[in-house]
This record gives sequence, structure tokens and C-alpha cells, in this order.
Amino acid sequence: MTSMTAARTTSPADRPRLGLRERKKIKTREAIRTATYALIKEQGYDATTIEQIADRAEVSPSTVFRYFPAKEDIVLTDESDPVLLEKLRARPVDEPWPDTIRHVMREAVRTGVEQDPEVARLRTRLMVQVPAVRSRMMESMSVTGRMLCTAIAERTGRDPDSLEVRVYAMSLVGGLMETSLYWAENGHRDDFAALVDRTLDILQHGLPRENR
Amino acid sequence: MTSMTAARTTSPADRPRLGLRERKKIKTREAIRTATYALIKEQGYDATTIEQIADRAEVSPSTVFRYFPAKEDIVLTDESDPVLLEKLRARPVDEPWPDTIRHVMREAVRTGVEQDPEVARLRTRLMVQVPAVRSRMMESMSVTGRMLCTAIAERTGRDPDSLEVRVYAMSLVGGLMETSLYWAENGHRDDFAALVDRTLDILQHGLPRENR
DNA sequence: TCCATTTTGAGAGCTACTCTCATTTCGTGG
DNA sequence: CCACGAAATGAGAGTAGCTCTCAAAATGGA
Repeated sequence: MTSMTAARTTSPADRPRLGLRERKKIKTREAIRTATYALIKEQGYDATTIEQIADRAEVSPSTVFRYFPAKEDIVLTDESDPVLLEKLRARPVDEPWPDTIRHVMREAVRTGVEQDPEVARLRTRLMVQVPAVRSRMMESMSVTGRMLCTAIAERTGRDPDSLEVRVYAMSLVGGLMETSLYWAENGHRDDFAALVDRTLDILQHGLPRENR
Repeated sequence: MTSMTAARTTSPADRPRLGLRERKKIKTREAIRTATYALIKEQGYDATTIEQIADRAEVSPSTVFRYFPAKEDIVLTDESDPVLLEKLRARPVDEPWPDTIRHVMREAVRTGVEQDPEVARLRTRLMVQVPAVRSRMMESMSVTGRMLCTAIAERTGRDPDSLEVRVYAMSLVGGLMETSLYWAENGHRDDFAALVDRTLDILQHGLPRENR
């Protein structure tokens, strides 16, 4: 969905060619996000206004809204879906689907959390504390769900719009969402990857024993 | 969560005793909701302002907010959770859990949809069309999820706060949410109860056959 | 009928978000 | 190197959801 206007210059020599404009845009984006994280850490989410964010990022409020459609989006920004889809596609086609999911999720978690633990924790904490952020996260999760539908459909030759596929995908996504909340609510003490593993077990086999 | 101040008068003769005050409150609540439904049908959700709602319901905007914390809540209003919990508790304790869920969900769907199909359809349609409503619905679904945790914990002697129970509950809730969306997106053509049945099958057994 | 409590209305105020339009900044082709 | 077209930015006004406060009205019990 982001502007696909990559610089298509003929010479391969000038590689980092994004154009001054593009680079500046990326910088602005990051400036806004950095400012937001800092302010939220200082004063909390609600007390942080767009105006403050704009001030600290040294842009106008208009610009903030131009980059992020809503305040919650500043802290969320999920560009991970396409990456995930690619990784799903990269798995061998004969691999059983649950194994594929497990593999890819594990990897996604690792790169996601280990790369910037600070941000991962802040995000999940905000998910727990701020309803608006949680809502937004759920929205973005449902987008991820649609993407999963595509992947599942490709892999298993089903209709991505069928009830079965959609329900399966959303239950997965819902479960993983809850895992994130659980992680944050328990002060990020657990190893997130391990939690995800347990989650996938449950989704695969249901509640273990007892009365089922 | 709603006011549990049922009239506990001694005499059984004066049954509908809720006090004029309580009854008026209920009336106001319904007036606001009715006005909202009507206006949304006429102009759509976004075009309908709180002021218009207040006008048509013949109350002040302040009052609208006093009755409903947010605009989306006017169309949602899920008082069903306690009822659901009760029904879950009413099932025989030795019944396998999946059967219990199926039973109760079926019944909930029946009473919910068949009682007022108009509203059920409007609600689900809005869930599809209006992000704010969808978000709110997801929020309320997660409340339902917590309730489910309680029920599951009671039934199976687990910790309601354990990851396992929570994930299981949320995947259930997520799946059912998706079912509602599916129903609405397909123009409410399917029999909702049948969809729910299929949903529970998937959640119980995973995607049928193929590559799993 | 009068008093205490509850409910309501009016209004001010805050903030997220939208839209428009003038200004600035950048990339390019002459 | 400059000028021109396109894109990004800023400024400002406007809307609507939502909160808070306080005074007025409705209600129920004594």
C-alpha cells in the first residue's frame, strides 16, 4: 500500500537511490515516531497530544496527520504483513501447514522482539493499557488475518474467502493477539517465543486433557 | 456489568416494580437507541451526529453521553454476557466442553437473531462498514472472552488466567466474530446458526483434510 | 407537602481529525 | 545554472466526539 515508486534509474551503480525526497520522508516518519515514543514514555499516551508530537518532531500537526491517519497508528505501524506472507510462501509446499505456521511465527517473533525489545514491550504495554491502541491493533490483526487467508488458500488450494479458511485464520490471529496481551500483562517476564509455541499447541490440539 | 438493581420488593403482587425512575431510564435508553437506528438507516453512521440523535430522542446531548460512553456503544450494547455465562453454568457438568459450547452458542444465536433480525442485520452490517463499530465490537468480544475464561476454568478446573485458557477462549471468540462478518459480507444470505456450527467444527478439528 | 437525592440540560472546553490554499522544497530538462 | 512543474509542507479554519461543571428540574419517601 505504500508508494511503490521506487527509483527505477538505469544505472545499477547509484544503488541507494531513493531520491532526496524519499529519504526525507522516511526521516520525517521516524522523527515523528521517535518523538511519540519519547513523549509517551514521559507522560503517557493520553496526555500526549498531536501538537506536542509535532513540536518535538519539528513538523506541523498537519504533517503528522499526513504521515499517520490516526494517533494510534504512530505507535503501531505494521509493515510486517508482506514480509510474513513472503516467508510463508518460502516454505516448502509439502510441509504440513501447522509446521509452516510454527516456523514462520517463531521467526517473526524473534526478529520482531529481539530486534527492538524496547519498542516491542512499549507497544504491548500500550495495547493493554490504551483501548484505542488495542482496538487499532485488533484492526491490523484482522488485516493480517486476511493475508493469512491468502497464504492458506494458496497452500491448501482452498477458497480464501470461504468461511472455513477465514475462521481458521482469525482464530489463529486472535490467539496470538491474546498471547501478546498475556505477555504484557505479566510484565514481559515470560519468553515470548515460548508463549507463542504454547499458543500454537492449543490452537492445534485444543485444551490438553481434563474435560477437553 | 449493567445495573443489577432489580426490584427486590417484598410483595409479589406489585411485580413490575422498578420505580418510575428506573422505568424512565430504560425508556430513555431505548428512545436513544431507536432514534439512532432510524437515523443511521436514513443517513448512514458517520453522517449521524450525536446532536441529531439527541434531538430525535428528545433529550440533550449530555444525556446521550450519560447513557452511552461512546457513539458506537449505542448500536452495540451487549448485555448478553451474563446471560451466556448463566447458560453455560446450567449445562450438566459432565458434558464434554465442546458440546456445551455448541449447545449454548446455538441457543444464543437463535434468541439473538430470531428475536430481532432487523437489528441483528444492521449491527453486523455496521460492523463490516464502520471501523469504529467493528473495533468496539472486538473490544466487547474480548470482554466476552474473559467471561468464557471464567466458565472454562470453572468447568475444567483450570486457572482462568492461564495462557492456555485465555488463548482458547479468544480463538473461539475471534472465530465467531469472523463468522458474523462473513454472514454480513455475504448479504445475510446464509443461515447464521449453520455458519456457527461450521465455525465450531473448524475450531474443534482444524481445517478439514487436504494439507491440514 | 416538603426535603434529599437523582437526573437532566446548558454550556464551555479539549483534542483528534479533515479540508483548503498558499508557500516552500525538490527534481529535471533546457 | 536556471526555470519550471510537481510534490511536500504549513497555516488556519472547521467539525464532531467526548468530558466536566454547575444549576435547574424531576422524583420518591417521610
